[in-house]
Amino acid sequence: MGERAKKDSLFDGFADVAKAMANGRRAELIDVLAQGERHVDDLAAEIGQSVANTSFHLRVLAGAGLVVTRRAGTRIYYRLTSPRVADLWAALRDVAGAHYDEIDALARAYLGRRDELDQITRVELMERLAHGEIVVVDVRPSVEYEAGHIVGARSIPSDRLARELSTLPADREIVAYCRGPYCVYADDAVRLLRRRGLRARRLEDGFPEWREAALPTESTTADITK
Amino acid sequence: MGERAKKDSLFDGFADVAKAMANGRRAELIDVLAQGERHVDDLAAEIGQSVANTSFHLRVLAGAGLVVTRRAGTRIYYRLTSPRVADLWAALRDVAGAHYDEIDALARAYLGRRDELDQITRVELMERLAHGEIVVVDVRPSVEYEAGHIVGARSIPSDRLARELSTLPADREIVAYCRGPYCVYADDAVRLLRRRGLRARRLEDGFPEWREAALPTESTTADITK
DNA sequence: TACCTTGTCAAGAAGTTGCTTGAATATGAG
DNA sequence: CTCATATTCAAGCAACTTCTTGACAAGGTA
Repeated sequence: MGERAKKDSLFDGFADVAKAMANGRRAELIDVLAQGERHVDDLAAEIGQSVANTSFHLRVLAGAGLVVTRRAGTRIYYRLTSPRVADLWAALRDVAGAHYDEIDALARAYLGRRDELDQITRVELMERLAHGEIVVVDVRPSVEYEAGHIVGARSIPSDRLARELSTLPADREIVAYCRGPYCVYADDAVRLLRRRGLRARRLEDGFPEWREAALPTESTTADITK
Repeated sequence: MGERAKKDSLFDGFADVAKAMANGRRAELIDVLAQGERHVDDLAAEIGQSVANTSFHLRVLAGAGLVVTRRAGTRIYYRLTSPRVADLWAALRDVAGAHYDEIDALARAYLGRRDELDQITRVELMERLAHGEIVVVDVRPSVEYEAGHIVGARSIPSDRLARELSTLPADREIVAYCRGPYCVYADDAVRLLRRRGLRARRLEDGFPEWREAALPTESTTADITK
């Protein structure tokens, strides 16, 4: 095998890892797994695919080294191999958002207009938290909250928010967060809260970016992903 | 179109960008373009493919927003859209090297054993440069040197090194660098220099990482990529 | 033991990707 | 204006990808 063939094989190897991310359903899986580990059944429901197909996609991700598994009884839990994988996913989203024109229109179609949606930076939230001026609400599914959340945050999954509105204080600002910059839950939450006359903002990005910035987190279950 | 379909479309959009990188030849193109802009003919020779096929792959990269073009006479020059694309490429290489087992074997087959190859960090090189203790040699093709190189580095492309060996000082340490951690030129240069009794080390990573770290660079031609 | 739950694997239909060849287009030189 | 050079585009075929269905395997439970 010549030098050219060896070089081609090496770069085919890098391309294999890109291939693992080169499918919308696998991209969704990575986005969910960046929140913490989940079992196959649960992931299948999350991405709206059959268990067989979800299992197939997870095997592809595992084949490229992006995810690893752990068995607990009859369940098999998948998680990202390391925080580097979340970094790679963030870099991909970043480039796509900045340079791939389609993303703008697709994001607007899925998330709606964001003009009226005030955002708060991680730094500002950190300062406000220290002064206890603010209520932080985690609107992701509760299993994700349990795997890890912003310290002091309260869990009110998106689908329960309307019912539990009355338990939120009207005199303090509320900050909602979810999975990341392209996650719809916090957007919907902020819009709902503002319609009901509460002061609400969305945290820029989501939990994975907060954790990546080494800001304080806590978890309910033992956190196997860190 | 329901929420699920909209979400799927958005993630298909992210996957499109991954797809653009999900081919070995396109990965090689990104690696070369991270050094600076190049025209199609030149890129075709660099990746060992026909001009038609190279042009096709470049159109795929452009379609995903990863590269942009500029015309100069009959030539069309391609370059990465922004440094973010180089960051994404670095993140992909990083994950592949850390978690995708195949890469180890493929890299060893292409680069040879690196055990005996002393590396120097960017920080250490920066310090040594300030004291003028060291000779830095850029062993990439000269067009890449011209597009941008480490300040004070001397250009001796890999294929001319054996002939120009005698012009290097025997009393000072020599540091060779090239395109990045998986580039073979600097490895070969360090091995050759050491066999000839010179003190030589390889810079960790390569020029794109030096530039990304905002360390001092200079260029011969006007640098359109920055 | 038999049976249930959870997840994986194999085969196959429909669509997509990669490379080659040859024609088409755009710019510059004479 | 004509010709040469550089690049792109279109057609076509082989190889791969995605998702479905149904069979299989591994672990837990009665």
